[in-house]
Amino acid sequence: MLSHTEENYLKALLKISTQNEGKDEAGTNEMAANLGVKPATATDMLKKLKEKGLVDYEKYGKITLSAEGKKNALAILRKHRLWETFLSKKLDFSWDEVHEVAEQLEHIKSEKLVDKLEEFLNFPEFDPHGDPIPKANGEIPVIKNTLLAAADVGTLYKVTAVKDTSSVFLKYLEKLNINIGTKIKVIEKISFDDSFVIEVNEEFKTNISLKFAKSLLVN
Amino acid sequence: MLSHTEENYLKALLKISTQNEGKDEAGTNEMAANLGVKPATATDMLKKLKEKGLVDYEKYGKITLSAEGKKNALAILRKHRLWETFLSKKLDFSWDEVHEVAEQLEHIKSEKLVDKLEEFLNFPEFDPHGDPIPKANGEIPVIKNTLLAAADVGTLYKVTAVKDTSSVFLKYLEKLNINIGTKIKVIEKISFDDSFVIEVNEEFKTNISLKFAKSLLVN
DNA sequence: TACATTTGTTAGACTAGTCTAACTTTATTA
DNA sequence: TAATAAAGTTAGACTAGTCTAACAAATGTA
Ligand SMILES: [Mn+2]
Ligand SMILES: [Mn+2]
Ligand SMILES: [Mn+2]
Ligand SMILES: [Mn+2]
Repeated sequence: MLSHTEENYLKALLKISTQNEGKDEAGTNEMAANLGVKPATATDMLKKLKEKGLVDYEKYGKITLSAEGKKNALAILRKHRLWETFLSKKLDFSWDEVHEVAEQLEHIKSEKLVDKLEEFLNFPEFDPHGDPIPKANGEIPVIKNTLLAAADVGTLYKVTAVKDTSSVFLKYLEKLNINIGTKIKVIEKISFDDSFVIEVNEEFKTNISLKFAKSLLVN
Repeated sequence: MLSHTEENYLKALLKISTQNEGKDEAGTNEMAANLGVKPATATDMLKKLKEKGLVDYEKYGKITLSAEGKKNALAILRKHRLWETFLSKKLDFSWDEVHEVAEQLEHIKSEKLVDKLEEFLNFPEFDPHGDPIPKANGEIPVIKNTLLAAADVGTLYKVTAVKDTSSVFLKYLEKLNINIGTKIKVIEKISFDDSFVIEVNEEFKTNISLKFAKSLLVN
């Protein structure tokens, strides 16, 4: 049985190793930063997880999830995203509020609970941030989407997911009336400061920064 | 912020101090037994909880909840019973399965979650075992009920709650088709072995032990 | 009231998870 | 390629929560 803490390390490793296309590994400092602990602490835990056969790791080397570790990490991610969906769909939490609570709920141990919850939610494929929810067998629904920053000028897209789930960003989106499913068209790219003019929902135009455009996924 | 463990101690103390009419206190061994730890461990924790002003406790003396401690304990009990209700009503858990999972869910920290959950469940007053769910302000709905063991012969009662929530007992009730709300009439008290003949749901008669009769609350 | 039993406490040890400070290895770059 | 910087590890210490073994206090009983 994995401890709350061990689970968080595995999830962090999964997150880091999937965030940059085909990266699939992490470093000690990166792990530590992600978990809000000191590198020395991460080193200790990594040794322990290696002992348990959950990560592949050699001193001074890169860290990757073992098959067993990945299975566990996916199970936690699955729970996290199902709970986020529950909070959002059933309890009216806004998309910037769900993460913190799901961070706790993801550690509840009960296979039955997860599967019943999934059923209760009608087998959702994506969480409130547009992220895919792993199935019980570990499969992850795929959607091919692009960064808004890489979108073609003049084409009508729909928002599929947010890459940045920070509260500031989500609240800003809310203010702009942008949500999953919102229609977006890039009207113009401003080379001067790499900003964009976009049209939201065919209703109004606004200027957004490159940082913003790199934080939204569309299709 | 209370730890998971501290919360369990407070809840155990609340449970012990309310279980026997007007008892309102507990001993170290009792606490330890209830929590599945050794008395030495309980002593240590009790000192800590006293330091934090959550329990009243003098060396070798009886243990009681302080006002602050009671507030916290009630909040945990509230969460426990709301989650049990959720599992039972929304996810089709049977009444012998809810406790174990609620034992974990009761520690999730989010005022908003509890209150939204309560709303989502339509402000239930009693959990699947018939136990009252404390309100956000700490008030506890009351029902006056009696042990089936003390019921009058010939009077028609309804089951209001179970005193014993062990899996064996609940599964046995299930087999007898007895649930919260089931109609029960005591047909006869057998003095030979202190057992009872009861009629369930005006459908069939069965013989039950004194232990059984002391584990069901009716009204 | 004295002895025995029950109840509760203390001391010392252990594990999980964390930290700081010092050190080592690997990577970068002048 | 040698110096510097960045990344990672080790050693030692601390806290929370637990245990066992020995002891002390309170209670029950003859
Ligand atoms: Mn977590
Ligand atoms: Mn999410
Ligand atoms: Mn608990
Ligand atoms: Mn209950």
